[in-house]
Amino acid sequence: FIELILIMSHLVSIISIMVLFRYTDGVKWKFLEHKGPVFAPPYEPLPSNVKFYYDGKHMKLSPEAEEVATFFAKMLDHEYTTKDIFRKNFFKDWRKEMTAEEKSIITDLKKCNFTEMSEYFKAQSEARKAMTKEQKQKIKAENERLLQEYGFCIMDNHKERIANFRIEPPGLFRGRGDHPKMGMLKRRIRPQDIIINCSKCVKSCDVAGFLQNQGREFIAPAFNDPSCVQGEKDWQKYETARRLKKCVDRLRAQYREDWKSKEMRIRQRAVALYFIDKLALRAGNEKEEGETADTVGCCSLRVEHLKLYPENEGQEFVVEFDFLGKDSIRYYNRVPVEKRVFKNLQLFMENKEPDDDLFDRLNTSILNKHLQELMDGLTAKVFRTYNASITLQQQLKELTTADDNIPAKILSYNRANRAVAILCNHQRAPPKTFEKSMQNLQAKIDAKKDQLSDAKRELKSAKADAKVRRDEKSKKAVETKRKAVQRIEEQLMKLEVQATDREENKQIALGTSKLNYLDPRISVAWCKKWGVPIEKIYNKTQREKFAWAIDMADEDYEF
DNA sequence: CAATTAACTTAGGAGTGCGCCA
DNA sequence: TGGCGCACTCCTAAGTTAATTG
Repeated sequence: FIELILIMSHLVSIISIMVLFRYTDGVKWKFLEHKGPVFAPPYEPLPSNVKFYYDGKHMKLSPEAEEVATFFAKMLDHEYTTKDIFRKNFFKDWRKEMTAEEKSIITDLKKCNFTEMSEYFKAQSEARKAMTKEQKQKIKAENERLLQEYGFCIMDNHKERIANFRIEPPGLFRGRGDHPKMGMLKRRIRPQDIIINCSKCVKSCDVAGFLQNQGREFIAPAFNDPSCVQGEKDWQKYETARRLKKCVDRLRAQYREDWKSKEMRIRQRAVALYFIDKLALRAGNEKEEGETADTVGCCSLRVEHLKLYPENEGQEFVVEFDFLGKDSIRYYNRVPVEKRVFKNLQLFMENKEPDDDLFDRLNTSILNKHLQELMDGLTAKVFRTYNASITLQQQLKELTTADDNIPAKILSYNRANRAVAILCNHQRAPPKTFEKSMQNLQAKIDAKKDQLSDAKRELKSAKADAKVRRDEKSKKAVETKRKAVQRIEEQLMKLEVQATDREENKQIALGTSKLNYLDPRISVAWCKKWGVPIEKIYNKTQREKFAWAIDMADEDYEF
């Protein structure tokens, strides 16, 4: 069953090999070889003129302590280096890397002066930018060589790309949101830290397991599935969502019935499921306190995360959600719900403290077990996929106008995509240059408008001219001017569409839903139906990822 | 049944490199 | 031709799910 290949490399002392045989049940391959991960470049000590000062006095740090100090120095411009937790965590871990002497001297982070280091790194980055073309080429070529050597594996008889074959370089952990571990040291990973995880191994690799880094598993280089396998999985995901489509009415009827159940746990389950379905909330696993940022999903919602309004702005039974979800992105929404849901929520919240669980008789495992019974392969996240894809399809139907030109059709597509992103709460920070680039675009529009009125004036006079002269030449001139006007009108329209699109997209991230939630066949079909080139919707990487869909969907495809 | 954890999937932001425009 | 903004790629964090363990 198992074939083993060990490839030695001059760079690393151990080469990881993963050989698993799982052909029968979702088996992907039975022979695999790869060259192991690429380690972070070794630490280069600072030149002696770049100094560190403690309490105003120059101090030469040991290489170990110096390296960690540089991590902090590189972050000096970030606001989080001023945060107490960040500083506390950093200082604690930094001290662990110090010599006994350094430890005895350096006792207060406030007395540390990293500015020379910081300046040095800024200068370095400037220098990098100022490199000549040849130097840049050289670096690029070296990266390419590394990619060729380590970025691929042999899987059965095919050469396949590997994802993250580079080991994370050491640095300071910066979690998202209010993370209790921010500022902690992420150690450098050395070859001897690598433990090979394989089912059966030869000589040098006899231990199975994973090494730990910063409380979180370091995952040995994972392989990109061959694109056909990746596509297969993707396809399956959307097929499951389509099966949900077939029975979603039944499930909805079911959970509405369950709102009336005598059993509290059933009612909680049913209300949670309603939220997951209606609002595309995530499942919401419970998390260990103090280990991660305080974020929640559906099952882990707390009383403090919602407010109930029997009446609000003319609507009955309004629920206001306000909580931090994945990546500490705020979810804020005010939605009217059915009376039964509202009454249930009142009950769930009765006699509870703000930090008590809303669904105290429910967790993701209970919920998913229930879903599994309702439909094979159904889990909470299938609802997100289903609702995202069905929304795209509906919105495309609604928003696309047959005689719109291509840019207008693409605007419609983006708007449909946007509706999904809003549903899934995919947000982004407004780009730093947003205001400026908006102004620039507006200036372009104004210029184009001027150009248009000029062109119109010229057309008018050409017409007048032609009326008097009545010769071929002046007739032709009218035609030319007419075409010019038309062209400028189109250009103007394109710019205006662009402006609308960009404005509406200010705080919304479209990429996540496009990549992970939207059945690509919907988009492919839409492109085919309206003659929009697929390149306008998917870039090169995306076209590769969705090759399976581009191949198989025709214009009548229905999700 | 709860805790642990492997495996997989989804997420936003930083950095950069490339195309477009003046 | 050079500067600038934007799209894309990479990075790594942070979810979900299911299997295992005791």
